[in-house]
Amino acid sequence: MEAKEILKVHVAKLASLSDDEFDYFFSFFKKQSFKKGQVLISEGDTVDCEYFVISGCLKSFFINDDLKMFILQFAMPTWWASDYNALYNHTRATISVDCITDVEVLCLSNADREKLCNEIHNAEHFFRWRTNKGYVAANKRLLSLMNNNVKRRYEELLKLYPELYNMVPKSLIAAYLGVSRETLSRLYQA
Amino acid sequence: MEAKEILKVHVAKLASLSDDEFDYFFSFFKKQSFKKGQVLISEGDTVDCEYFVISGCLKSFFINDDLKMFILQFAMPTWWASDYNALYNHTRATISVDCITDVEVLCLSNADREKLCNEIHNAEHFFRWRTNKGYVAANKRLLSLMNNNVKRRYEELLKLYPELYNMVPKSLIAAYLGVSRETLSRLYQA
DNA sequence: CCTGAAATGTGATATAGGTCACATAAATTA
DNA sequence: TAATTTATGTGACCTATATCACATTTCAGG
Repeated sequence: MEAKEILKVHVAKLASLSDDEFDYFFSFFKKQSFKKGQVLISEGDTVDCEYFVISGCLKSFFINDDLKMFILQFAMPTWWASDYNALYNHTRATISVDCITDVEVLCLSNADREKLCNEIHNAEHFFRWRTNKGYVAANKRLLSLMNNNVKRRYEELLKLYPELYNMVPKSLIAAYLGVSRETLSRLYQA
Repeated sequence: MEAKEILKVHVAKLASLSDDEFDYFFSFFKKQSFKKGQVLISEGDTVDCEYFVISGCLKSFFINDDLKMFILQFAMPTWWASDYNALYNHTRATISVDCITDVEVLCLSNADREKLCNEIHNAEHFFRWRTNKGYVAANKRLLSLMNNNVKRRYEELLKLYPELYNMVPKSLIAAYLGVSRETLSRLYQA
């Protein structure tokens, strides 16, 4: 399935755009390819795009003063990624985004998203529901982080994205769970 | 300032509704008052409303199998609260909402919100941006939970809502920070 | 197919925070 | 105002996870 079709199916799950509307909608997205390790957004950048993943896997992450990395999100196909704080508030990036594998994305600028939302009521509907779902997911993860121990969070993550197990180094999974790689390593042998 | 005016100012920050549009918008909200301790949403309920706080303070929280409570949100005036997972997905509540103080809210049903979003493009714009902001805030809190120790999270919370310090028992603040009340108690004497 | 780098496993030790138990203080309510 | 409940402080001890150090394995590029 090509990029346009993947986006179309994805959008259709949350909003009903006519074919013409979708063609117009799609015309604002720029297809881009990146190699494993390439950086899409780096701390301190101005951010004006968000990325819809077609193939491969991105991560969005934060590096603290001790150079420890925390992963906010793994972005698999049909997921969106950016530094949304920077994107929405026109501030510099504190979150970085890079490629865990070779990646194809559709890139949409902040200005174009707002234009689309203005011009096509159903586009705004789509983006509202996309974020609604993200909001609910973020709150679930918050609770899981407060309530569950590492083992449980690990099992939860693998249930949610089984592909990750073979796709990304365990150190990144640890950085998503918010534990050291050593602790994660000790989990699945006991 | 009365409820209608508080909501109007709040909405105007994110979307421009005409006076007529806003009157219509407002007509879907029901004003309700609750006493300290009253429960608005309780685990297992079907959820069909969200609440906009006019005065007082709500909390939304989760109780785990060990009867330990985790607070997702303190909802102060102009904040919204509900079990959004249950509300959006028409499932039973896993999150409860109750009153920390006497409270006045404006209640909006899920169906009415969707109706408003359909009929008034700017209403949909408002709700999209409301959730956008919530999403960004939730992700900030996720990072803080992974990156900062209790002391830092406590300071962060008090900077964000200084009112809380005198308004709610420390045990609730601990439940928001995700630590035991004993640990929190030990923080601000050392 | 070799070689260096990256990823992973594992022991020893340190520490933040949890849990339990009980004392004290503050705030409701009869 | 007394009685009762609720909130808070604090000691003693326990546990999950972090950190550091080093060994081993896997993998990508020349």
